[in-house]
Amino acid sequence: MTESRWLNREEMGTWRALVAMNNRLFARLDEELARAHSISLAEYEVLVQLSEAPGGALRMSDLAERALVSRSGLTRRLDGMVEAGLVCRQACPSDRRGTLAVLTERGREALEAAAPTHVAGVRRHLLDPLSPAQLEGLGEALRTVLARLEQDDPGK
Amino acid sequence: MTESRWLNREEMGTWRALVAMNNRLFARLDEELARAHSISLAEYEVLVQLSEAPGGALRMSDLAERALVSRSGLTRRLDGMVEAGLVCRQACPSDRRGTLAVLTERGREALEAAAPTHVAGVRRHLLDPLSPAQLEGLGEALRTVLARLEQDDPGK
DNA sequence: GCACAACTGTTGTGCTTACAACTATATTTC
DNA sequence: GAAATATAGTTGTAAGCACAACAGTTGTGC
Repeated sequence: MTESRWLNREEMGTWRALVAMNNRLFARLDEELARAHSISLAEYEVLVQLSEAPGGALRMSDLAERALVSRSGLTRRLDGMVEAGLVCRQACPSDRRGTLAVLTERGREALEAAAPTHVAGVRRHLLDPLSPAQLEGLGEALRTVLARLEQDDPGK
Repeated sequence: MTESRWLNREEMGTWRALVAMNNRLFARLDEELARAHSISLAEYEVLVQLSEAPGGALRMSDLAERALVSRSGLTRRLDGMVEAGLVCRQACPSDRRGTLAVLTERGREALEAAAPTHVAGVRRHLLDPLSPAQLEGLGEALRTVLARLEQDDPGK
């Protein structure tokens, strides 16, 4: 850090494009989901993670990690989803400290209803504008950067 | 949306890598800036925008747009930065409705002190892990997606 | 030149999130 | 097997943000 090379025009542009693209992309996807199905992108992610888990159930900590949210954040997020009937809490049979978040029938229906909207949004805003080569390059770059980030900070 | 093609493994992987990479990258950069210089990435962005403006000053609405934050959000963000002495507010001479956010000497020093940390973080976590070809591809893809997003929603 | 619309920045309010503290339970250590 | 330690989930609290409403100012149409 004592000797820091400045960002050139290309590098600065890439960084700013990342920031701006993120801002717009996630705002757009969230808005489309909220408008069409009255759920947030964050809630949608919870539904997806649960639907992919055996029995549609996950421990709170496990779900928090997969949904990229803090445990306390997940507690609050789930509160709303329980009230909406999308999920329910169950005592964990093998660990009495634990709580299972469980997808309800209504939650599964909500996911199946919302998924096409979400997928269409990801396609329209992210995948479709890119050529196959660009898309492959993007995926490769994202995975490379992510791998390095996870390697540098394995703790979380 | 009536006929929605599902995401294949590659597409799903790219989407999830984007989400995960974002989460980690911005958290990391924010944390490094907070630890080393006691400012947030959001505050840093305000300093950068002001430093690039003539006279180190911008109208609130203009600054909000550049910093990708709502006008009310910027009002609150600036409150803290004024209290920290990084910026000050001045009446706009040409429009009595307006307020100028102005970079102070202390703010410019803070920016110059923090910039190496930020640049080093962007390099280490985003740019360095990529080959020149990957980096060029990433930049191209990001700009393409961003351009489409802005085209679809020119209002903002 | 006056009524009306548009714009500027701030404020009230509510939502979402994270951190730290807390209770309850599980695991480890000796 | 008892004490110390670790873990699970929730809660208090605070920070950050957006939307809507507001007062003050500017622009427009006639």
